[in-house]
Amino acid sequence: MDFREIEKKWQKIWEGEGRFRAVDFDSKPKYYILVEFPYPSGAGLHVGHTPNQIAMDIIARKKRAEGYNVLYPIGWDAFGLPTENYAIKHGVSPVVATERNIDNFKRQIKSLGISFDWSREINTTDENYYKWTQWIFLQFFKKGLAYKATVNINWCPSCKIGLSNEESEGGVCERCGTPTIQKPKTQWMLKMSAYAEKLLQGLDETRFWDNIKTMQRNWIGKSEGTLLHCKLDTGDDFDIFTTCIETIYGITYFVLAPEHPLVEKLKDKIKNYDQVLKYIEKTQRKTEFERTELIKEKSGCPLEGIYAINPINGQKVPVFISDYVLAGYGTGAVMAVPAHDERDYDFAKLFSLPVIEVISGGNIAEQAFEKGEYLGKGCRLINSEQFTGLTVEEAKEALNKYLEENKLGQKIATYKMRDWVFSRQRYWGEPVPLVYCEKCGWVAVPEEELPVTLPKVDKYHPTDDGESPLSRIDDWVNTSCPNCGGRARRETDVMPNWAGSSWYWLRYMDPHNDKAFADFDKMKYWGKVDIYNGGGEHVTRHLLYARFWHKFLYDNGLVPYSEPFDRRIQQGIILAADGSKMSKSAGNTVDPMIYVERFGADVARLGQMFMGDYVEAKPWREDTMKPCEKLLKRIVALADRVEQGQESENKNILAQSIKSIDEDIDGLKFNTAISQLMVLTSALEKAKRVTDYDYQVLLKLLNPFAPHISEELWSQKGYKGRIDEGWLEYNEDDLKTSLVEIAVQLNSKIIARVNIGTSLTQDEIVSQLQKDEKIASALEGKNIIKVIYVPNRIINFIAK
RNA sequence: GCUGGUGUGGCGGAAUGGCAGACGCACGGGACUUAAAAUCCCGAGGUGGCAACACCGUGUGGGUUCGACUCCCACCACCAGCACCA
Repeated sequence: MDFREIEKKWQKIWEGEGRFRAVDFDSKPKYYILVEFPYPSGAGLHVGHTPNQIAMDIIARKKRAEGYNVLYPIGWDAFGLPTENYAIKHGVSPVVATERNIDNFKRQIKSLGISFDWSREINTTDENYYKWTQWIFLQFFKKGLAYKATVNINWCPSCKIGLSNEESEGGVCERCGTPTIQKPKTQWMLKMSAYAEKLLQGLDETRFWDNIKTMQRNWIGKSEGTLLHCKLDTGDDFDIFTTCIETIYGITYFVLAPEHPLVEKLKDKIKNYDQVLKYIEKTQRKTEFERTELIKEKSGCPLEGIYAINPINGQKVPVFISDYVLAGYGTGAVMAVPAHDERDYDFAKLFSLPVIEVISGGNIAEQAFEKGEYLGKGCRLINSEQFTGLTVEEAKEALNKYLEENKLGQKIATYKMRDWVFSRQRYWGEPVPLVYCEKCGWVAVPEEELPVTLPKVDKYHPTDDGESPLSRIDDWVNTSCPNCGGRARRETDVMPNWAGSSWYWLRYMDPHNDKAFADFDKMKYWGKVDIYNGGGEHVTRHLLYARFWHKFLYDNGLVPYSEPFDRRIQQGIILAADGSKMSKSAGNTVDPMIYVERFGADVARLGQMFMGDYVEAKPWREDTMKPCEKLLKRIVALADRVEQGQESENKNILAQSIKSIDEDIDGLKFNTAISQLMVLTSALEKAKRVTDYDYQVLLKLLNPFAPHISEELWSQKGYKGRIDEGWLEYNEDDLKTSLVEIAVQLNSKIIARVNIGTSLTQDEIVSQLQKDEKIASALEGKNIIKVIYVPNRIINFIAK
């Protein structure tokens, strides 16, 4: 029997009858299973894709059998750099390359027998799709959540190209190895920070794994503290943010980020402005490497002639700039309390600045006494005027109250999460649908003119000054202003990779709609994604972007639910056979498709699921394929022994198997489910009689894992009904056996193992055991003070 | 440094606080075969012993419990994410 032939046959049948089509508004309960849609690279499906799709396919098939209307869709996240780079290198249009890659992926996925609903296939590079990506962007723009700002990008001075963080890992350009620098560039930004609190709160509505929630919370990085209004002796105002307002009397200087606007503003008053400028330039020249690896080394520059005033006591203290203060967090300025902050302590030493201790209990001659050490320990304030003597916790409250009453500050929360840099000076992405008019400024392209399609270009390479290749196409760039009709220029930036994937699960619910991104009632019917499976690397960025877009749409009445995903799960990363990371450069990648070719899809599916716990990281092994092939061959061979009839002598093992496989699939324990299939198969092989009933149960249990062969055997046997309709149930009574082996313990040490009747009471068991010679002699002369009996497992005699 | 996670045979991995090592891989022995492959059967945590059996075993050290891979405390190692976040 050639599995591969059978598989082709059934794949054709399924496709022909549209077996896995999800039906809008069906009366069955809905179940929405989502796997992250793949990036169709030239390399084809890899081991990061196949286990996900197989695992979710097992769940999808089981859910359908249980009577759910299952939506299990697939599509292509096809915009992005790899394809663009391929186009640059080979002079092929990215459109053509993408098409080719998708065809290959599709063929591969289909050969695995994944039960996707292909009628809902989507592609982010399809005009009918990115029309709506652009449309959603315009809603952000219209609500004021898209804005232009100058931010630093990773820049390769040799390639003259802006790089993503991934392309400049380790601070060097991925292609030429030149150290990258930070270059300021105007970019479109999405005001994600406005949703920080909502993204944080919304997590409570989800059933994501706790570790995923924690990662998201850490990424959002909420911290509560005080916004303190400060003044310079020049009369200029600035704010600082602190979580340690209790240390306010310990301020001995202030530090501004080098990029802080006050620095530029005060250039005439800063005596050593030359020196300051030099420091700022040095900071900008710092490579990513220096910023991450050499961070602990403090540096800075005083603003000579400028003093700041501590708002609580009017003390005049010096002001510095230093790159240890980040422009993008808080207010880009800090109060420095060297006695109680390690960074300030180091910096104060470098510049010989005074250290004022304001919380007692530490040893500030040696090191800073930080909040981590003094919080919650009842430490009290010193050197703090009327607040002296209060505990830290009391002081926090009293100071906040005092500052608020005197309009010197207020309690606020800040977030680490930044706004989203939303433009790329590239070609292969969604054009940003805006035009710039000298008179009207940035104007949205009218919605009825969407999509703004990507024009064909000859060169996909960015220009030497880092502008998008689109900027070279004059007749595309030059347009008229939708507002005033005057001359205007199109935005030549495109959207980042992440754009198309920030709403795709909505499109699956209504993929062919040309009036809206998706019909509201259909979204209401399909609801939240019940289970969203994806890689751990997307838990922070993609998952936050997606939730951000969704929440924005919800706030504007465009989607019916405030959270997009109910559960989020992830598979463990697949490592190379030696436990190292798989990577192209290490040359240790594995092509999962060779196993389909060698063994067939059913074996490849089983083999991948049998490798280990789905959720844990694990090395790829191919030695699981053979035993899985063996299992299928044994099940095929068993068919010859099957006798007619619906009675069964194997009810116990069947019930056990149904129970454990059912629970294992729901709990993502596919490896143990397969073990149980092996156990069940062995049991049936040894059984005196195997009836149609027994065999049907086996095939049904096998079906989600190995859908082709199970259906083939089902059909060969001429069984009525469809194998994938109606899941299995078991009778509690069938789980029980009449005899069971239990361990007999004396003072928790095993002295014997005996078979006992499961219906016996503790007393009956004890009297039976006392007749056992070995046990009786072990217990002889002992004073039994207690007997612990755990039914069907152990009996423990506690004796002196 | 911070936050999460993981540590069980030669290997992948099983075990609602109740017989550790299910199910497999690799290995050893046997059957079939002229032979090999394939297939089937049997064995197997470690140490000692011909054996019955004994002792030791879930990263380390403590604790709770009649009983701990499982719960608690401290520590070590590895992996992942974040990292001058005020």
